[in-house]
Amino acid sequence: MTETEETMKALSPVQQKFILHWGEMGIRWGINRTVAQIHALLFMSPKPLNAETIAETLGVARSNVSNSLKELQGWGIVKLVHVMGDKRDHFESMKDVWEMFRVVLDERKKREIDPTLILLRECIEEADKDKETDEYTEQRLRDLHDFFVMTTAWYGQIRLWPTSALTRFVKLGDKARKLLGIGS
Amino acid sequence: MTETEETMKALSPVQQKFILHWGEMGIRWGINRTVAQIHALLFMSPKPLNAETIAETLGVARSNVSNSLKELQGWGIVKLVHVMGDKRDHFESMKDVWEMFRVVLDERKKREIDPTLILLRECIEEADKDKETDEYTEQRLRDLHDFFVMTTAWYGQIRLWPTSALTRFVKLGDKARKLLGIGS
DNA sequence: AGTGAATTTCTGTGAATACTGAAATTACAG
DNA sequence: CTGTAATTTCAGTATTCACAGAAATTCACT
Repeated sequence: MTETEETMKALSPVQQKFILHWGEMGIRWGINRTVAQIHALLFMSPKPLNAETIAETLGVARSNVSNSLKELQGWGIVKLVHVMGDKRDHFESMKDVWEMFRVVLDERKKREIDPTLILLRECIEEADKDKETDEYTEQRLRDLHDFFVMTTAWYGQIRLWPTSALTRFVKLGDKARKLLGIGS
Repeated sequence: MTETEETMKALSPVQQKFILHWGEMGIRWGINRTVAQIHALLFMSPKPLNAETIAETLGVARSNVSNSLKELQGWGIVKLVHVMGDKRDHFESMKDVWEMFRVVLDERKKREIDPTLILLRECIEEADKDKETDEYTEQRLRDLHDFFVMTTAWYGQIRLWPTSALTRFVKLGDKARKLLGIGS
């Protein structure tokens, strides 16, 4: 933000608008702004970009881009590729939106939900033994545990569905519930 | 963290463990640590707590609790209640885990997804007109737009299902897809 | 209206996080 | 090997965010 735009590559107003928004969205979901912006840029880009270009386009330091790209690769939604006749590393985003979100959700499950489930089990186990923890508290932790077990099992199912199946499922609307015989 | 525990109300080790974990989880999902900790405390508590007690129990400033409670009320998962013979405000968390997450997801949809959809439509609209934005870029934005439309419609469906229906749906496993005739 | 308790608002400070630029390292061509 | 470009690491700086404590306000009761 300190520098002027003289070093920036041309971004159309539309691209700017989306990149800025995606950056803000990132923050709200616990993702670093620059990381999200780079992802937005790569996602929209017809061809892989090198780190230098990304830095110039977004007006951030080269080293910042380097670290952010590592982060994105860690999430599994950006990968390093090579371009003919250019020895520099280039990067491209996963382009299939469904697949992209599946990857991110899988990763968040692994990083956040799974450890939470382990911790909840430990808590319930310990609460069951000690005298200090209220019976009510233990029950709430059980509720929470069961909720995560249920939702992750459910996600485990539908994450395997092809996009077309999800589409058709939505189109069925409330009929789906009746077909499955699981009306309230 | 600066103060010792002399002012803190008794929290069992189990409660401490969960509160600290929930605080860290909060951060990873873009929620302030103290806000998440207060939510954890109220969620586990058998009875409503007043702000003073919360501040002492968690060892944070009274004003911090006040603001955090406002935040939680804004999310719709904590509400103000009154306790007989006590003129102070008391607060309690929603206790039904399914309902609680439904409320949070509804709110995040309203705050984040809906505005994103609006922005995407604007971007696509503008990209369609201008010469600057690549055709490829426009298509990626369309993909993203369609993804959000689809998933929100789908969430709109299942959010209405009673918990029992979701449970049964998970139990059906892959049979559900066959019953619905939406195999790949 | 007046008093004390409860709550909120506000402002300065501290901590955490993000970021830059330089230095170090690595990769590669000749 | 040697030199150059590319990349990463690192240390210092800046920015953002969280928080405490004081001041101001609201509330409840009289």
